[in-house]
Amino acid sequence: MARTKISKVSRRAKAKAATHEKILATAGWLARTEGLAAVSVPRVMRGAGLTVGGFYAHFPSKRAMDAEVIRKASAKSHRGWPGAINDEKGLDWLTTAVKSYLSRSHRDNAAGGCVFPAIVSEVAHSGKGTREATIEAFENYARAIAAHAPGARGVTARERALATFALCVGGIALGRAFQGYELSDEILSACRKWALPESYPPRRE
Amino acid sequence: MARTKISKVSRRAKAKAATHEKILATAGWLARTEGLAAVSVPRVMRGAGLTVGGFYAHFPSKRAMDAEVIRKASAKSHRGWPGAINDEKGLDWLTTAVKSYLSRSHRDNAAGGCVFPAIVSEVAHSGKGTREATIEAFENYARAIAAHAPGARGVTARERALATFALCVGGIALGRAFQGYELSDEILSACRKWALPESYPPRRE
DNA sequence: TGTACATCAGTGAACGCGCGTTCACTGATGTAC
DNA sequence: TGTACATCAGTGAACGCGCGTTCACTGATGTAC
Repeated sequence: MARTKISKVSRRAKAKAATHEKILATAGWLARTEGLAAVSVPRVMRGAGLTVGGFYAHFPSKRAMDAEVIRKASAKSHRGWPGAINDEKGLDWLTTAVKSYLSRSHRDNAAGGCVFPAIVSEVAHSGKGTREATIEAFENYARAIAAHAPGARGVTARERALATFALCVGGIALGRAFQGYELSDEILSACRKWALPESYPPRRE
Repeated sequence: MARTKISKVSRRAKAKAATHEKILATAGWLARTEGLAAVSVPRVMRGAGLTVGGFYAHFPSKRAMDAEVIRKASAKSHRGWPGAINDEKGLDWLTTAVKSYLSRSHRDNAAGGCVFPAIVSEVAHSGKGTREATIEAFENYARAIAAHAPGARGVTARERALATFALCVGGIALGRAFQGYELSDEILSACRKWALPESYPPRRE
């Protein structure tokens, strides 16, 4: 009896949760492809096959969705990073990770990629909740990198992780800004080299 | 007589040019402090002490202003870089440049700084004119760096310049996103180290 | 199981606002004679 | 130099649009008996 009650409640709750996911997925897609500014309530709801008014059954405000979207979007992305799907470790992992992040295919496929390059410059002018969600997301990436990155040249693994991710985000954001121009490829390639000195050992000139 | 004519024409033209500069200065300030999305016609005109309608005596469209604003804003900034105001050369210049770019004071003073961190993620979704103006601006920075940056570890001066600027832009954009949190300082410091390996020589661990 | 009532996810119209752009206008500056 | 006309930088109201949020509503799901 109690069990039946629960299962019935769950049925409704599950439907709502599914809708919630659909909304967040649409919002995440918009954020990755066009940035936070494009994540408007009407566009998100239309994208999820719903009407505007229903939005407030799921979020207290647009700002609240922004924060949740970043949490969700980045949780998914950083789990999809190379280390999670193969068994490389240390420098091998880092090399694969950086090469895949700073690849032409990641640049050209914003929808399936990392949310950071699409939103870096917008976060500074966002609400506290959004900024804190972004910090959390950033730390996830940073920890993932620091777990594998070897320190180098008097730089700790953590420092290297922070710099590497900044280089990755900056490189892809710029690469996308210049998509279709030669400069774009040039930037990606230069960033890969600078992020992975071990692969480009010193030669005397 | 002809001289009088010209001088009279100039008086009106000069007044217009001065207004034009005031509009661009306001627009540049908005772009640096709040990003391209904040550069709206009403805000720009109000900031310049004018009314909306007059805008179209100066620009054919909002898009046209975006492009001009980037050209203007970046021309000013990259000329203000350390190399332009002291006589350092080579690695010394690069060290000063990177340390000043990735400084807390640059992070905290967006209004007086480089426009790139404020707009990186927006340019990808802007019109062709805006993107091409951004490329031009980027190349100015890249050339300035490449002229001084020593190559290193199998990386050319140009490659190093591209990667260094990407690291600078990414570092400041992230630093500003996390302004007020410890992580922000940490990122700036890590980026400075990674951009300037010569200052942080290898030590055995 | 069957019926009468409560809940609440989602609808769709409405609100006030800022946007980009247009347009008839005004009045100071410039030109022609 | 003085006057009559032309130009055009800048005004301010208006347009249609998308935004975030509200609200009375509907109808399927869940609850009580």
